[in-house]
Amino acid sequence: MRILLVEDEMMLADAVRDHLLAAGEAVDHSASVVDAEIMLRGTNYDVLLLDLNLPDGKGLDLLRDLRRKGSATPCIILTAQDQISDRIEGLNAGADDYLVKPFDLNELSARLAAVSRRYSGNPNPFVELDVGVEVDLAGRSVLRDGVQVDLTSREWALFDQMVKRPGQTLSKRQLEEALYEFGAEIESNTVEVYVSRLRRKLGKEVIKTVRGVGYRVEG
Amino acid sequence: MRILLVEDEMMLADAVRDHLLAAGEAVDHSASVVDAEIMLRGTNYDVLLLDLNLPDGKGLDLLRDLRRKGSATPCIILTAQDQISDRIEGLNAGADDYLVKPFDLNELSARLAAVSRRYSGNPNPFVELDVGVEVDLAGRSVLRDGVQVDLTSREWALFDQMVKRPGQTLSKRQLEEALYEFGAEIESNTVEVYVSRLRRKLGKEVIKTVRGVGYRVEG
DNA sequence: GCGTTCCTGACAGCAAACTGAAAAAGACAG
DNA sequence: CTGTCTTTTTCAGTTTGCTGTCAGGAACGC
Repeated sequence: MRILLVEDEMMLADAVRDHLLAAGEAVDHSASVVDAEIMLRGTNYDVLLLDLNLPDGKGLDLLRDLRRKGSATPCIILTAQDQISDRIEGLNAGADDYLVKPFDLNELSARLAAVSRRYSGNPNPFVELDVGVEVDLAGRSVLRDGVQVDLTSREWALFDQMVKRPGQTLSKRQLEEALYEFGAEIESNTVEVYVSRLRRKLGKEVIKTVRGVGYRVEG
Repeated sequence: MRILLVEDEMMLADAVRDHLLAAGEAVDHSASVVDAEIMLRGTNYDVLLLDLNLPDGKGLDLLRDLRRKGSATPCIILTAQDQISDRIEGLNAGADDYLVKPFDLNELSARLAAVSRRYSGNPNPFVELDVGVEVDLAGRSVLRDGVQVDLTSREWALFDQMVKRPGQTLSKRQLEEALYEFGAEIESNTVEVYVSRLRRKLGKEVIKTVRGVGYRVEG
């Protein structure tokens, strides 16, 4: 398992790395956000271990950014005892779990195992729509007639929501919430535009319009 | 929406209940785990609001138990500021979201809406009429002989009303009110027209005419 | 039979949705 | 930083198809 550890306290970082290396994991280490960004660009990690309290920027922004770009890499955040709000925000920003410093190294292993299990052991990540479109929800990829189609992050955010509820009509309101942070209202026809683009990429029949309500993909 | 609130701090419980009742939700309250178990046996709730720190047992066990029995009822857990591990465990045990006490009542509403929307999907209340028609009230979808049928919003508004009261005859007056806001008089035969359209889409037998009174769908 | 109630095809008006294009914002390499 | 390329958002012109209305005919109760 490839693990990226983002942590600036060297003592802790070393301890963690040693422990994980001893357990047979591949660990890369970066001590800053910029550093981490570079490493993330170069490699596909299986898990991200992220300290939120870094010198050169919020680790949280790093995570949020990743998620916005569509990465689904599992992430465990590390925070100090007294920074509760960070922890909450972290989970909201897309973290999968967190550990409070100081933590037991065995607990770290356990959580790592849990997180990666959750991601690999998924029963049925492949959804097949009867219009020649296959979707890998976990892997974030779409095939049309067997050919891979690239979706931008917004396109995916929308499509993901709809595919997860096939046969059901989703209101524009609901779909907007998939696109933007909770309350954030948008005053134009963004959803329509993205539906239009998705249709161009995936075919007209994939997304049905339910006039006056929203959209739907068939079961 | 039927909500079960499991909370032993009376002041908080009352505040929550008042707020939700004011928002038009149906709230039941229980102050202990045993109590909650009894209520859960009797009623199908749409959302469970669960305090983890209860006098007579772990709220967590209640949740885990529910999940083990296959219930997918969305659950939001309520925890105190300093019980972080509970929160993680809660999410692992099958909770859908959490709120840290003290929380803003409006945030509670927002999360409730989000969670129930998210879940208005999977385990759906499917109504099955014995004429080859299935209706997913939450997902706004109708199947005729297994085939998805598109309804316009007016058509749905009407049908929705009738399906919710199977076997009951609804007057045209009542049905008009489903179509238009409150008193808004309409001077033509709109209801008849829509019944006609629904029959064409769903089959003649779905909606029965009760001459001089109104319409009815069979249970 | 008669009167009443209900059904249904047709249609014009209009709000909702679609879509191409362009501006704005962001990502990235040099 | 600069220029280039991609993605996101906005806007406006066009298209689509829902809606309410009406009218002629069918069904019903008596």
